[in-house]
Amino acid sequence: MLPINKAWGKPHAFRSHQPNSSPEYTGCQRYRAGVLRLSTLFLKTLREDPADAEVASHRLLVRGGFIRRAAPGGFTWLPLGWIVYRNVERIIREEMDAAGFQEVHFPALLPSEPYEATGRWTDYGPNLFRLQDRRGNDHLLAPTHEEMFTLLVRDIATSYRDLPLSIYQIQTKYRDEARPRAGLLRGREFVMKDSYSFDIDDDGLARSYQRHRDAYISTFERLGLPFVIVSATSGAMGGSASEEFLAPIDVGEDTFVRCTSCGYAANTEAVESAIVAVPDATTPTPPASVVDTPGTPTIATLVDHLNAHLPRDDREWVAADTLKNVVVMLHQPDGNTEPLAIGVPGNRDVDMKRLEAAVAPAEVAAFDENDFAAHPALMKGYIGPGVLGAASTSGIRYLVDPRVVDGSAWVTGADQTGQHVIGLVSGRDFIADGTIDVAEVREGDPCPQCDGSLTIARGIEIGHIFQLGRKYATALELRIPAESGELVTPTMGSYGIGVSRAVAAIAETHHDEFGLCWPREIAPADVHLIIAGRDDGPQRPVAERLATKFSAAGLRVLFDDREGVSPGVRFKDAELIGVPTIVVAGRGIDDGLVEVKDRRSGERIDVDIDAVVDHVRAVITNN
RNA sequence: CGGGAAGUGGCGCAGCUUGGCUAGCGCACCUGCUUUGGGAGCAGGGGGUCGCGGGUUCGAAUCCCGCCUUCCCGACCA
Repeated sequence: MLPINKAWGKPHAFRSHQPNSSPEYTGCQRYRAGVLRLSTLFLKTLREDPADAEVASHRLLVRGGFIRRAAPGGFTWLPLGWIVYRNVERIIREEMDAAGFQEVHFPALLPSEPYEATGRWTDYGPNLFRLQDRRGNDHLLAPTHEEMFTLLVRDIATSYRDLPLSIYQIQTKYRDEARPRAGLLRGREFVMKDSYSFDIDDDGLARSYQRHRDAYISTFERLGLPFVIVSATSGAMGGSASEEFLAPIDVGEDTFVRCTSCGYAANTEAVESAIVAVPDATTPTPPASVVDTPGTPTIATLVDHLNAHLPRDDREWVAADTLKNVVVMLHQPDGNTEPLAIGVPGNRDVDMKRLEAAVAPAEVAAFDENDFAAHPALMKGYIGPGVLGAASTSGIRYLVDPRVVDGSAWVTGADQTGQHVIGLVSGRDFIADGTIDVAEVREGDPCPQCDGSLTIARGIEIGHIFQLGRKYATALELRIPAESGELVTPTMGSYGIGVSRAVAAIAETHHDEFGLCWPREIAPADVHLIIAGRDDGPQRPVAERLATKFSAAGLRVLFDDREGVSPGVRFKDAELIGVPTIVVAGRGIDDGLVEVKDRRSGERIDVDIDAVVDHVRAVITNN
């Protein structure tokens, strides 16, 4: 699959382990010849799971001695983990460079001015780390760098000939997460590769977007990460077209849908509901009527009451016949608040994540008792369209689910406790201020693009690409002379990969009950060499020779040369650490054999000592 | 922001209800001997302001008050 030179021929991970190539160098022995020796490696594996770790990647990375918690939402990379991290970073960097993108590097600590110019100083809300210097000037620890890239291009690019341009950095980012969790998957400090493209026109942006999309596909394939590309919302960044790369993992925080028959896939935040047929207008609809429905503040009690006291002729009343009106309070980043009413079919709840995404950058809060007191027209449990809408007495903006099409009839609150309206027709009896597609998405919902139905799964966001447009370029006055000579505002794209998160995502998708199983290019070594025998037995000198031979052949070796450690411990540690190939110098040695074990499959075979280097090279080449 | 759970040697935990003597167990660590293909055995040893502050008491890991931190869950459903 991978050409051999890609897999290990260039010993990137170990090159820096040879700080001085002169033969006189007598530093730590484990740096010699690219052999990592467990006897001197700064590593302690843990027999038990740490109490604060829940998800597999967090548990195994801590137990295996890759990372240690250093702060809430912050981790220290230990030697083994840092090797793995740099392998991931290197692959990402190589793929970016191969795509023709150029690497730069900004400070993480930035002044507030550029972010004030684009509005993100306030729009980013409490998730932004803000601080002041000794003079009282505002600074931030950057969560992303759109502003700085834009300003850099404004500084340097002087002509349309300088575009298209795609530049990137690999940088530590900061977000003051309300609740860091799941180890590396959601921290307050993390490493991200972020790229930005600059083009004169929309066609150019589309091409740059596609180039990044292709580069991301090859990057994630090389990282060994399974992924799904889904339509997404752009959140606080602004912008239009946007797709996320999600690694489908149950512990992921994102929920996405996929169509079972066409290629449609979307984050639930961005799912568009399938179009609902407009009812036939030629069939006369009876006028709306108010009925007494005492003690029915919930959809369930309402439906029960209707079926018991006001049965339909044709069928039973169901929750989908009702229109539920939810009122929330929006908190704008500038501190203003605004109530918003949302009408959804009674069989569905409002999905808060979808709502948050739809109203971003505003934040959504519950409508509390004080809010109800300020709007006496809202009868809790019996709110109807009669008191909602910008033109109504309450003046509360009223948006309805797309399923509430003109001509559809509903049972909904009559704005009096214990009363509902039956047969209230949208477009005839009430007109909403617009639609909002934020009702929960369910397994089996119709696909918006074909006749199929949707399935739901969870995933980790490992990459996000979107077409920003001119928001940042305009705000920061980036203008470049076009071919015609007139000044034009370039259009931008923004593309991110979570580097530290990718390590966790790989661990999450490459482990079993015994420990990690790293993809070879990510793994801290190619071969984990074990001595299984007495400390003074014949295995040790054989293993020492093998370590040297493996290394000379260009293989990265993790050598368990510890003394006084029982074989069981060595086997357990090897399985926990997850190097793809394990070579055991043990009891077969008298017959001239060592054991070669595949970490993932568990398959083991005895190989002649003199042939084992070639054997392992062949294993690497063939898989 | 709300709700749960928890803070006791490096790690994982018990002890707390019903206050009391030297704060205990497993792992890890140190010394010695034995052991060496699945997280070894025996013997000896070191290491803890019981999260922080205050209070009750002759006496507090234990009871009371306040604070801090960590983990999990929820984010509001008419």
